[in-house]
Amino acid sequence: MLQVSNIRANKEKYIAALAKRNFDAEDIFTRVLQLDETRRSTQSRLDDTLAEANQLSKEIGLLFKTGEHLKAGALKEQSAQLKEASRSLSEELTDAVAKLDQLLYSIPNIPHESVPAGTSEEDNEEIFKAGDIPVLAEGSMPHWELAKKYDIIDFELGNKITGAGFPVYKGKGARMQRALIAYFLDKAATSGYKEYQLPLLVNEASGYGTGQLPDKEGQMYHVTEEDLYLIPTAEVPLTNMFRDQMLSESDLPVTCTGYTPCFRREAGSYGAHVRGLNRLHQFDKVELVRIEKPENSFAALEGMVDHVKELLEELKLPYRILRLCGGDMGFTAALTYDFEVFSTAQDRWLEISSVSNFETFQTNRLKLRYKDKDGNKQLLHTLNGSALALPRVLAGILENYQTPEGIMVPEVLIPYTGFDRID
RNA sequence: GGAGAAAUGGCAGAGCGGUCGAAUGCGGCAGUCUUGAAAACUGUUGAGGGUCACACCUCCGGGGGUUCGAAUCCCUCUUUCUCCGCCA
Repeated sequence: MLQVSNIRANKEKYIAALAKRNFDAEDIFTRVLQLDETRRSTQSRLDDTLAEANQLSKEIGLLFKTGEHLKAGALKEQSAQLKEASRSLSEELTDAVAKLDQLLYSIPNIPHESVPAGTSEEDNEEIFKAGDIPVLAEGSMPHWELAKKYDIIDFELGNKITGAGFPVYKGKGARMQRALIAYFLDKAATSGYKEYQLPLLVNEASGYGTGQLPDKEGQMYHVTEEDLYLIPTAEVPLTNMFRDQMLSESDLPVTCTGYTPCFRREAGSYGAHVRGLNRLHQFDKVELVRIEKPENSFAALEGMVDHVKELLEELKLPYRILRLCGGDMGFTAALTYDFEVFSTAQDRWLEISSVSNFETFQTNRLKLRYKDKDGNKQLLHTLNGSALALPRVLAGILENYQTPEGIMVPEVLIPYTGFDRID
């Protein structure tokens, strides 16, 4: 959520920046500033009324003490009037605040200056590419066929137990998943991230804190009985651990990681792009979260990019990095780098990581701040990135490492799997 | 699931319906003393809104109520603790 004071100070600049997301902010900013004006003047009238009422109560108290009950009775009537006035003013105030919040919740984050304008993924900017795309032998298959051939992932079984998008990993497939999780967590630990095991259900306040609510309500599974949400990413519980916190300089930066299953409803997709592991309702992911001082956040973002690069290089997967354009970037992000692995058998790129800086967009909602050396309080920056999302990494490994003798295990994973080939 | 008790500032812990944003202790910060540190002593120390700065307003788990006036009384929700039951 943007800060009203920033909108006031940077209105024109923000309008231009939001145009890169194809978001027309002109009118909405005008209404925000008007409502904020209303909010402040109503607040100030309410404060005056309350101040008067407080004063009056003190006087009445004194009069009672000195036994002047008649005078006190007269003042009581005045007090009743003030009470009536403050009641209606506070209704006005609540109303103005609610309208203002609603508007603010509907405005996406301001894109960083390096974000290209654009309307779709076509306009994303490729900034890096590495790894050799293997030349596969005759008869190579997409991962869903490999999964069946070697009996390592069973989609039908998942259909039976739950429904589409909930695969069952079996035998070496299950072991491969566990190996990847352990490998990713170990790498995160080496890079200094503290590991957490987190709740998979979160409350409404957490959903608002990281920005999944109110705008992406349809993305999450909602447990209505308890009013809880299944997490779409570990970002939600990881970041919300720090909601309503005042950190000190020495706490920073905060770096944490966690492995969790992630749940996404993702209604309305179909076809080859959601085949196999390409798009699931439940999948595993190791997530990184950083909380940084504003002046360090973009350097930290580059550091996260380097971390993810290292993973892909060790796994020896061909990948590229995209800088997302305004139209493709998530609602809450100021700058996002997507990592994609080349799926040889499908002949397409698969997104396996998204690394973003949210600047103060989340911390404003989260009320996550720190006290700097001079004792000034300011909002921190939050960042997060997948390192990595498992299913598509697995798809990439299955497809790129397939040979007539079976699927070779990337060398770096062998200590974790205990086998070097799926056959 | 049943029965009781509780929720106050970074922590611990007082608090008669008015002078309580809240005693006291610890911790934090600044200073005195010291070659330096510790100890001791002195001062200072919650958050949000608002203002150029004051003033002023709000906040004692959340929400509602009683009252001229609520941390203090009532209702309700949540959480924690103790006892009983059940249970991986």
